[in-house]
Amino acid sequence: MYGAYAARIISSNPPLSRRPTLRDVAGSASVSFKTVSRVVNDEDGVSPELTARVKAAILELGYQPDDRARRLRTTDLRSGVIGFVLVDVANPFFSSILRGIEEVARRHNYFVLSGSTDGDSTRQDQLVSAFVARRVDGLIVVPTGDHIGPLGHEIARGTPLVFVDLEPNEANQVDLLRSDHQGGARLGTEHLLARGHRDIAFFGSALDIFSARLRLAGFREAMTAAGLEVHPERIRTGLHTPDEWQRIVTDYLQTEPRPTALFTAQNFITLGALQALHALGLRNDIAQIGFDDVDLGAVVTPGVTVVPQYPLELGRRAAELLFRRLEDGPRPPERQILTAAVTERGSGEIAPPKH
Amino acid sequence: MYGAYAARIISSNPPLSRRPTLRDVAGSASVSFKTVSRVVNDEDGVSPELTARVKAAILELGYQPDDRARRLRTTDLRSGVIGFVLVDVANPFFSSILRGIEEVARRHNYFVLSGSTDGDSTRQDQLVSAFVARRVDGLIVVPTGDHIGPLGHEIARGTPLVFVDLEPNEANQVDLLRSDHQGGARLGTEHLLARGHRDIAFFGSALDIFSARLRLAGFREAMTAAGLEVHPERIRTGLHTPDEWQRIVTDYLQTEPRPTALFTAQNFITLGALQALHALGLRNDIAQIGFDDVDLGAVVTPGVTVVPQYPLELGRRAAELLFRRLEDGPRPPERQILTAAVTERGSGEIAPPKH
DNA sequence: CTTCGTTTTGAAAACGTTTTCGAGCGAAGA
DNA sequence: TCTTCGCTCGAAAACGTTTTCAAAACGAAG
Repeated sequence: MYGAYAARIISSNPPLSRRPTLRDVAGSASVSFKTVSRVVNDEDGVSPELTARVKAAILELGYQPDDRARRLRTTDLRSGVIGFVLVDVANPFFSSILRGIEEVARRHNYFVLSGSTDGDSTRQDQLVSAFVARRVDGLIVVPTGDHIGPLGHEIARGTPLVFVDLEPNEANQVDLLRSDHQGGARLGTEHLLARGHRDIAFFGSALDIFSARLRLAGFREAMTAAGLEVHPERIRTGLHTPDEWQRIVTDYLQTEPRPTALFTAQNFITLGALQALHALGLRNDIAQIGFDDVDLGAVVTPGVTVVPQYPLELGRRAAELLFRRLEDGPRPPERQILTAAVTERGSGEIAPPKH
Repeated sequence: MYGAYAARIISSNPPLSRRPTLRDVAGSASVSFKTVSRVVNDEDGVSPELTARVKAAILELGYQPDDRARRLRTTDLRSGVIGFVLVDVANPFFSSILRGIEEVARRHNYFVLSGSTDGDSTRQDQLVSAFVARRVDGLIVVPTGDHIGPLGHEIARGTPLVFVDLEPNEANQVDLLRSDHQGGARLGTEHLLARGHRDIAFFGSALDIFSARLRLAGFREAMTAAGLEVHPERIRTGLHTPDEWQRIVTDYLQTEPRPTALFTAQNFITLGALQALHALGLRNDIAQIGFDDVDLGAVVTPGVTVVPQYPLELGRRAAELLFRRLEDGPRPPERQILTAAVTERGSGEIAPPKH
């Protein structure tokens, strides 16, 4: 794949010695370790002379306090870390959420531990458990399904927790922030129906994922309201990369009769389908509406009609909810559902062929 | 921005009590806390009867061990966390690296603490210090410049460390993994020169960032080799969002004489410039080559010619370097530089206008 | 030269775990 | 019956820090 080369340089292998502790510094400065602690924490009651000696020793040894021990002793001190459990950080939708969370966390002097589940609830449980074991002060979770697992304990305990993008059935006691998946999908589908489409294919994420189910429900809702039946072959779901989706959609469009429009219910799917249509030369013939915006959606021709979400804002708001709960203590849970709308750009306004 | 609504539900505010400890469980099961520790760690030497009692108490109280205390005692046990300091996680290039790192970390039962610097070396120092204070077992860093800061101590101490995307001057003792920024930029520029372009504008990231400097150097190298002078007005650099770049490029192209080709040296810049050219109706008139690939680069017309990087692979390799060092101990530092090549798609093959 | 109050310094306990060691006890061997 | 062994269990120390409290040092006042 690459023409790579590696150059090796001989080096003086560093010792990787034990990190210096308070006591080491104390020994080096010939004072008690408590005095060092005072200097480190800028407490007063240390003579200038000793202070100088200790500071020199700290610099000399490159001492850095062990935060874990610190926070272990002072129980009221929080860990300064929040956990973010998401589906896939390589998906710009989620990484933008992460970025939004990071921004808010930074203002509160917090850091973010994150991990991708790929929609696997076992993996979600592992991540949650590991984060809790490391005593994160709060969790933001994009749950994969109705499954709660070890989160149950945290909910019961009152650990600050925010669900993003989805709400497990059992957990309506928890802060929630998500887009109106069902309404958005319904609007998108109605948009196509209004242009005269009757045969629409739906490509969505794995139905383990709550939002995927809601979007499919929105699609069905609109179809049923229009008096149309949804043929099972017109629905394809699964968690794939854009390249995989391109292959899937390409194969799908080989068999007649082809649908006259596509609803691609997630950004990776939209990308894959777009590439498939482009390669097949069908972009002007088959209508397409996507859920989530995609880069360059306005630059391709025709432009990609979408139901956008605003992930950066989603992340910021989620983090704000979390920190409010972290700081103000228990409050009634809050549910924020962001309305969705169609952004017209061309691909969603293509009419079906006349027979 | 949104039509949002919030519904509030009255709930029984949970107590947020102190987390149960080994001793709490021991009390509840009427055994010594050491016995509980044995059960938790699956050590043998506990009668089935006591084991059952303890397990019941654990479940009852929802006990989860405090990993910090655990790892504090067993000094040889690592924290199980690595830190990743990057420029901007909202940029798919970096979030894909993160994903690659995550994959490898997961295989080693590790988790990733990450943070964005936005190219600010002060922020980089804060992140590094905070991560070290939390005793991450290793660091992967996309350094912002030649500045080392607190990383110096870690290098001296022999903390496992990998630089990605860039190499600070002082730190050639450290594992390094990056693309050939200068060579890639040179190739891209030569590609344009070979099509007859003589007046090429270069848009790049902030020159604080090492890779941005290298790419500019590659551009200059190619221009100089072709006997061309680079006018200062033909160079614009800075760290911006795609939208900001769109405005910048739009403004830039208003003033005559316009360049006949653009080299956009980063993915966000490529996106912004692409949108600007599209809006101005100039996509078929002005050539463009970008560094980094962009989604849909093959779907727009003309396609976007780029010098791609492979961020997922970059992340995987960086993590593998890190874990090798973490497990095998000190070794001579390794430098891997991935060669870059031009992917032709159309926009880079547009010829300059004949006078 | 005491006595006192203030300032500086250090000793011991604590946080929640693991590690080390020893106590208790029944069974096996002499 | 006594010793020895193996097994189960618990007490104490340790990890690196902060908290609490007491001791030492010192100058001022008697």
